[in-house]
Amino acid sequence: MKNGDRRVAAFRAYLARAGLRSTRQRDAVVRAFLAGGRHLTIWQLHQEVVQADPRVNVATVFRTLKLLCRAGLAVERRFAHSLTRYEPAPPRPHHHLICSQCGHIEEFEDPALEGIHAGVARRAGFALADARVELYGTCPACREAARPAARRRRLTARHA
Amino acid sequence: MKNGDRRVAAFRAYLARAGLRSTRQRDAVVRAFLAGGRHLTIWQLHQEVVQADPRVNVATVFRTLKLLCRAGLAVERRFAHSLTRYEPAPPRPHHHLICSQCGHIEEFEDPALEGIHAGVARRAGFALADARVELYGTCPACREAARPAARRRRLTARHA
DNA sequence: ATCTATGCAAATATTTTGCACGAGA
DNA sequence: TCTCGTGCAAAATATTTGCATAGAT
Repeated sequence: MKNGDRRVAAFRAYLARAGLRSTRQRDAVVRAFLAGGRHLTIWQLHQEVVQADPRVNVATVFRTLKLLCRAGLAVERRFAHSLTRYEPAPPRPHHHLICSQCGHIEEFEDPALEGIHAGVARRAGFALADARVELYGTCPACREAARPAARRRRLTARHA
Repeated sequence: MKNGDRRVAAFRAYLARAGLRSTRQRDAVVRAFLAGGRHLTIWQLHQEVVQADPRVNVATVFRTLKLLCRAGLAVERRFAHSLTRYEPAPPRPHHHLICSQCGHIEEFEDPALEGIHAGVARRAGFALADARVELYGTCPACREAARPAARRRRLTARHA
């Protein structure tokens, strides 16, 4: 994965700049982090990492993700009713739709939001650094699953 | 406080409806919650509560806030890098500006956001239940404090 | 050789829970 | 009286830290 490698290199560069060291463990964590699904918890990430290298401790995963955040390569997310999650720093800012039923997380962008956020911050005298939008609701799959049987039958028939 | 009393009554009604009981402790927690500043952590709230009634345990504060959320009278907030906070359910939806320096939290409303959020959810097929916007940055006071001395002197002089 | 990073375990922090007792309805 | 609620302590969960040693430069 070319993209992954570039970011692995960026992390190595960050470490070097900060007088820190590249290690087997940090490599394993970064690779799992970049390759793995988005929005993983430390524990999910640890599970991924130990498959590549069983000797890596969770504490190291915590420590490495902290570093990745400082390096600007990872972003911490704390959605409602779930553990702290981490995602690779996205090329462009985006926001999240979260299904309250199944926990599914989807990303979206909307250029119109930026201007509004900037306006709000300006009026409040804030120097805006980061905007986070979380939309909670029910995803299409869960809406379908929750649909009463009668209605589902009718719709299924119509679509058949 | 008329408004507070009304909501205390609403909580009592909720308890009665659910076959639960009104107690000295629940009263104390609810009153502290409604009277206290907004966006308090459980521990801040507990501190407030024990001033009215030193015998109330933190576990009870946790339990009561969970009830308040279920009753729709409290909302849980988890801003970046801070404890879970609770605020009285607002009459109208609003969002938050958070100062990354001092932790100051400010509320804002913007009617333009609602439509955008609804559109995003509709396009993704989500049934939208809740929208949360968090704008992080530096508040006016912290910006002023962070301003280099030379620049501050110049500006102060001009305004004097 | 030097000094950082890691594993491990213990400490911390946050939140939940079991249980015996106290107290609303 | 009959539950339900509470305090307390312990457990569960999440995260951080101290320390001896492995390992990177």
